[in-house]
Amino acid sequence: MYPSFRKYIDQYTGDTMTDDEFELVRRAFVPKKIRKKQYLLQEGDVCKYLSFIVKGAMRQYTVDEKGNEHIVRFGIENWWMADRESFELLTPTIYNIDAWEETEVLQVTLANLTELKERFPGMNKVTTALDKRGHIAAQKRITAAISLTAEEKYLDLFKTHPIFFQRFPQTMIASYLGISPETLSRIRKNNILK
Amino acid sequence: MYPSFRKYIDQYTGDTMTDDEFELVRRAFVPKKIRKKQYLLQEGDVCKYLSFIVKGAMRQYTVDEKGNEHIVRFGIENWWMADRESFELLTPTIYNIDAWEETEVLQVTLANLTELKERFPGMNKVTTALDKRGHIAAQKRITAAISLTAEEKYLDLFKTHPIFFQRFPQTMIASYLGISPETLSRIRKNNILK
DNA sequence: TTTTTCGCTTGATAAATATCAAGCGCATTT
DNA sequence: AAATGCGCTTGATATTTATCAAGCGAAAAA
Repeated sequence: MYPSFRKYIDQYTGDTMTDDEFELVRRAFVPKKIRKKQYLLQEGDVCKYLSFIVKGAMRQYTVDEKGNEHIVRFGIENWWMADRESFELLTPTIYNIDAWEETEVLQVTLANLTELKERFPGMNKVTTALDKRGHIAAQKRITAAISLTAEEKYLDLFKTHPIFFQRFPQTMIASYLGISPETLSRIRKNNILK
Repeated sequence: MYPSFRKYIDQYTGDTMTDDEFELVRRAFVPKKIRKKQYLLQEGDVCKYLSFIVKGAMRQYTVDEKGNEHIVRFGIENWWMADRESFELLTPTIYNIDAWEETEVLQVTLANLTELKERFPGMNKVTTALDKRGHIAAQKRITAAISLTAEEKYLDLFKTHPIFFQRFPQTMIASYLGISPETLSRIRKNNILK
């Protein structure tokens, strides 16, 4: 059951866990299926779960006063979804997370995650790596956001995460880049690269 | 020696360390003074140290092909400075870090930090909190960068980090916000708030 | 099958922001 | 004291990007 999840954890602990250890992990997480367009998290709620995507595609976004959506993060297989701030501090979130494809996640509460870490300390390495990588990725995205033009942002994303272009509509890519869909459409016309 | 540093660590471990423990910490870190405009890190170098700012003000930035500087992060007392990616992975950095005020830092190498964590496990909590908070802060900055107008970005920064306006020139604030100095000047004219 | 929805494109126009250039005041250097 | 450099402001103009509006085609729904 969930061999990709097991492999993922082993990869970040740098070790191979025993069947007993995996049983501890498996029991801490609860599987959940999310239909296309269904919410995993809504603005104002507290983010109760940290969710590992086994299959599917999701997005995390804010909605401004004009009703425009601004996508902060995409998530696909083997990515985690949550508002870390809300999850850790139990504060209401400003984000929405919903599914763009039929999605299957494994969810853990903060309490169960804490308990799991006590019984299986390797799990600490996983969340530490998660924060570290998240921090580095976020830093890169900030650099791009403040220093690149719309076209450069597009080329950068196309180079670093081409998979997004296969899994999400162009309108969402534009929102992720912080530019209008029309601008992205015009930029792509001038860049024959797919 | 360095009571603010000791207090800072206690705050993040949630405990009060013994004098022996602090002695371990103190020995792992090396103090260094950095003159105004002097580099702490230069593009192409590997970031060998994680630096805790005891006193002073610094900035981390990239320089594009046109020679324009884009400030990614400011740092003042009790903040850490480093390119985490370069520091952890030993890859060459794309950032510069230099001092805007006369600055005093405490520096630790990755090897010494790792050793310190073994002898004083509380230190793990400090770096974990650092990553967690860094991650959350970066996420907020991304949200602001992709969803706010220039004026809204200014108001947001003024609300969340008013101290930056007292420690750094307006030109640098503009660079941090990803807008031109002229635009920031005009925005401020229309916002009587300081 | 027919209808509707949705994502994408394109054109025309408007708005936001950058760029270029000059000048001012203050602090630092000579 | 004079000269220089630096940060800030302001005006004029250029460029980038957003907005508004329409239409097309394919997929999804009826």
